[in-house]
Amino acid sequence: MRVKYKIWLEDGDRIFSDGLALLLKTIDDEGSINRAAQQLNMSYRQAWGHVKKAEQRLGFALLDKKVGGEAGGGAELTDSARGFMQKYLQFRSEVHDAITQIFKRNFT
Amino acid sequence: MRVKYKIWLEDGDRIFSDGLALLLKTIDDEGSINRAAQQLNMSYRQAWGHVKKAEQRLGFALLDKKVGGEAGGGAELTDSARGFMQKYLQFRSEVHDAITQIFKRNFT
DNA sequence: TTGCGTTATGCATAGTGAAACATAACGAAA
DNA sequence: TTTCGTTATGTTTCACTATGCATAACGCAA
Repeated sequence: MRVKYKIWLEDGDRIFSDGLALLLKTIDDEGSINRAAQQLNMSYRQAWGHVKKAEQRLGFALLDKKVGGEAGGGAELTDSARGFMQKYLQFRSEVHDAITQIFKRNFT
Repeated sequence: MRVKYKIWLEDGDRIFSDGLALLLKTIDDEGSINRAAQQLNMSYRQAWGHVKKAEQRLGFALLDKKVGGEAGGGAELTDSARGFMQKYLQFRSEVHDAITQIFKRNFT
């Protein structure tokens, strides 16, 4: 038996979660929403929708996006997004460690 | 902005969660799956299904159930269920405190 | 001007899980 | 034997979400 959980930040609606963090990181690595979606095995439609919703909720842009041009376009994280990501990942790491430890203490 | 989460125990399939804990406690208080379901605003069908699935997963009975008789029947927690509930509630309490604290530390 | 690889977005469909509906069976008491 | 309030369970309906499809627009390069 093991513990599982989903955790997210919200303010009325869901704002930020692990899936979004992974998506944003992959977009930044790939330089493109499209390639990131392929790599994560999701549709571009879905990836784009997630990012758009999150941006609306957070109230600031997560991606600098370019349409057209040499490579067709592309996207990368804004500075705000990088800052937020860092805080979120730190938070997530601490939560994961805490839950793992508490589970062990109570169920093994 | 605040943190939200769902947490549960599983072993292949989901076996125990907050909703089930509340349901079991309410059944025990009421002495009946039926009255518990009404109080929690869910259908008897749903409540009964949750309990049955959990019992299959856990491998031991959660409820002593009686069909027919003076009051029509009824249900109460088994000793095993009481023991498991206690462990689970302790676990949950510790997790809640930890997450609250970590969130505060990182986002306020 | 044509082609390419993006971002951007509406819409239609499928799939999943919850809720609702319908019955059967039980056993004490009147 | 009838009534009552349970437990027990299959089936059907519904709502919401995820997925897939189709298409427009953009801007650089050849």
